[in-house]
Amino acid sequence: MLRRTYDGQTCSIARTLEVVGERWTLLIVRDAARGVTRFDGFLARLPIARNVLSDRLATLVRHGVLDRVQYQDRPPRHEYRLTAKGRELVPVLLSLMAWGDRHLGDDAGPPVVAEHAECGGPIDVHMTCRQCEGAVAPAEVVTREARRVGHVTRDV
Amino acid sequence: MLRRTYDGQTCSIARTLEVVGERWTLLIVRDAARGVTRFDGFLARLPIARNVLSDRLATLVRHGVLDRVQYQDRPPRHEYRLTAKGRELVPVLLSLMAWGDRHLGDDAGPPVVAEHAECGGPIDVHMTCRQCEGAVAPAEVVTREARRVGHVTRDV
DNA sequence: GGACAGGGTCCTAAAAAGCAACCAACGGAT
DNA sequence: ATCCGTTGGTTGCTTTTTAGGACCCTGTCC
Repeated sequence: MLRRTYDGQTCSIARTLEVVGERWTLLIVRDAARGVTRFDGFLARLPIARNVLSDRLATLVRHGVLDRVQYQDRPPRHEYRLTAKGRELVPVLLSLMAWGDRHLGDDAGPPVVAEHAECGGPIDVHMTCRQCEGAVAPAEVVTREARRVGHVTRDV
Repeated sequence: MLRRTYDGQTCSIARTLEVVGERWTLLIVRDAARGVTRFDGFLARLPIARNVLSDRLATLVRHGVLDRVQYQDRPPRHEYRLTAKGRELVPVLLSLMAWGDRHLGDDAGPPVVAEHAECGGPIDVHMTCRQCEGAVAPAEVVTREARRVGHVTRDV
């Protein structure tokens, strides 16, 4: 996402985008979360060039989002499976999905729905305040640099 | 993100990434959410080329994430402010931030914290099931194509 | 031995990003 | 009236990334 390093951007958003912000990367993670594990599996689902896929998978493995595990011996074949770290990107995917459903819908309803495996109910991603325990609307979010008291900025 | 159109990807994640998935875009939205409104303001915070910034701002305005409003007359000057639609990307930003804090931290704690404007408490982004009302862990999320009953896929 | 599957690499071309210079509309100082 | 600074860009060129496709290797199946 950024040139190479964070260029002085001490920001977890920028850091995360360094890992998953390249073209195709989040769609690869999405498909991995949906159960795709093999090179050809990703290739079949995404109109991505093989070399780019190869590069993205290597990057994700390097960052511990995917794990490359051998699943047969002769010939040696590997598959890519989401790690726990990778699975924790699910909220990112669901919040992107929710935004798309809400703002880019084709008035035929969402193409894909996320459900709770245990009970089949629909899943919401939302923000809550740990202190007052209420739901938090986007406009009520403020950010502050940590370790430096004061210096409050409105919104994220 | 994708080549041009969705190439048959009827997926809200892909659609959303078409809008905000280009290099720099989410960092621009992040800064807009933090109150930056002017061309030079973004330029001062991001190591981005002017022509690229120009292009990204135009794209975001075109998609209704930012609004370009004139704030003075002579000479005519505009500023970019987040629309409600744009502010709804806050959960995306916070979930990216949470992941970065958790997995890419520099063991000095998170550089920036998100707080509830009304009470100052820390904000969490989480997934809940609308049916059983419980918290949902990443591994408990399943996706299903809408309008086609059956065909359940594990995970997002 | 030939075809096929899976998982790549390599090379070239096209698109996107980076960089620096320049433009334009003003306000203000000299 | 001239020059300087500010804001918000555009233009043109260079460097990186992506895309697209050909090709390769290992091994199985027929």
